[in-house]
Amino acid sequence: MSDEIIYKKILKSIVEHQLPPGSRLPEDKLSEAFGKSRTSIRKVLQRLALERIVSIVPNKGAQVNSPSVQEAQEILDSRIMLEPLLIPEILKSWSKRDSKHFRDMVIEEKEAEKNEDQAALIQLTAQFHYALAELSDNSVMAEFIKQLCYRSSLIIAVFGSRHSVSCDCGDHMELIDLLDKQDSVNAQQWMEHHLQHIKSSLQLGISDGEQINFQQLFADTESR
Amino acid sequence: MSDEIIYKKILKSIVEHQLPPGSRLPEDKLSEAFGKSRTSIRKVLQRLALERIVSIVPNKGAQVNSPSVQEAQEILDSRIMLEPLLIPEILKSWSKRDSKHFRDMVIEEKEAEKNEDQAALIQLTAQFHYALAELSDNSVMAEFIKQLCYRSSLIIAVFGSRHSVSCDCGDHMELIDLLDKQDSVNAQQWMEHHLQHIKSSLQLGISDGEQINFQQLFADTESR
DNA sequence: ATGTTTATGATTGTATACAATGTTGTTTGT
DNA sequence: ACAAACAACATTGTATACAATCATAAACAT
Repeated sequence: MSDEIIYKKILKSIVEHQLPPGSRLPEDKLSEAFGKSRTSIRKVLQRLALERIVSIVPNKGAQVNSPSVQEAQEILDSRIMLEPLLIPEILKSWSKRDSKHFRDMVIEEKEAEKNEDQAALIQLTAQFHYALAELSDNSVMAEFIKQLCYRSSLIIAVFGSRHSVSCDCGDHMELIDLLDKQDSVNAQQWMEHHLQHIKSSLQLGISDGEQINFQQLFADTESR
Repeated sequence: MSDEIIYKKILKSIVEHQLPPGSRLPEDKLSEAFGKSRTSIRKVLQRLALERIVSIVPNKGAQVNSPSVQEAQEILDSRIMLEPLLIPEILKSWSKRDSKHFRDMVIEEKEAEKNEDQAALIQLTAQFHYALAELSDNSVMAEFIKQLCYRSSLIIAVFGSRHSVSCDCGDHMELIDLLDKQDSVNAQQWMEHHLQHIKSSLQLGISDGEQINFQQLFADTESR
């Protein structure tokens, strides 16, 4: 099994919340699981670390990154800035064929939603966004958006409310309708609102695991 | 010497055109030069590859990436899209202190220009741009811009005209003046024009080594 | 001579051994 | 009983050995 495949498998498991944020990723366990040496695993983990999907603490190893509140905000803000910006580029080459392709994708989303297949749903909603970005003729931007989508999946895992996964996606079909009408302005607006909605649905008040204040948490205030 | 330092040294040499695009980067030579094992060097090279500063061809090794025409366009287009977008964010916290800091930086640029210190000039003009981006309160975007600046340095090495390095920078001081006046609109426009100017000063007509049309190149049209 | 095959050298790819580090659990002394 | 020191374990960091691969050059046959 090539490194690329191992990379994709681990990434998929993380994005689909099979390996939730905070999960430790010990080299020898993975090495055993994939039947490859630690060297190959290390390479994959280091790549994931550069992409901020996992975080590597020196001499302590890798774990699935659990984004801070600030990181979550920055990523969502970036997407709110960028994704609407790409709409005009996408419209330049928007075709019936694209329309069909994306409509099929949304149908898949709906099926996953119906079957309560969380993993597939998360994957598909992320894919919807970055596949759209890939239609722009700027692959540099598309790559960046793709990364932000993957990282967003971690954000949802940490800060998403119970049902946020299915709620968040809204109805991507509406966007396709606007794109079919070549309605750039409204499509941009739709995208911005959509992402803003996702951002506001996050429970960013909750502190993440890395900086829990135990003193405060267990302060004996007569309660118990 | 830590991996991080090795990374920075190699990156610096590349950005400053001491290692021009196409330069091979053999692991054992670097290993010898830095007094570390190939393992550490590999790690650094792989990081640089993910950042698209070097390209690794399987079983052939690493070399300094030489961007294609398309890559060059995409990167410049991305910068033209993004950097003006960050100006309003930057202005939110723009202070006298920042102003001073960036004015000093421009003075350094001018000195490097006067001394014909190409390496320093390239480094400083790139730094001007990404240091500005770092003033926005979005480090995710800032990181991305930083990468684009480094990659732009490769683009200049391949497609820049003889004197483009000193011409390209235009006069960054003008931007600072606009920022001091909190003139967001004109600062954005200045930035867009500035980057557009850099893009148009590139000789993107020159085909890169990978796709030279020999038929056309050696077409015997009586000339010679 | 030209084209194919074979050998050689240089370089990367992978696995593994050993050193270094951090954590946990136990012992020891007060 | 408590705190500090120590020992044992688990895990990562680094170097190195060997295998696999590619490019170049030489040898050979046509």
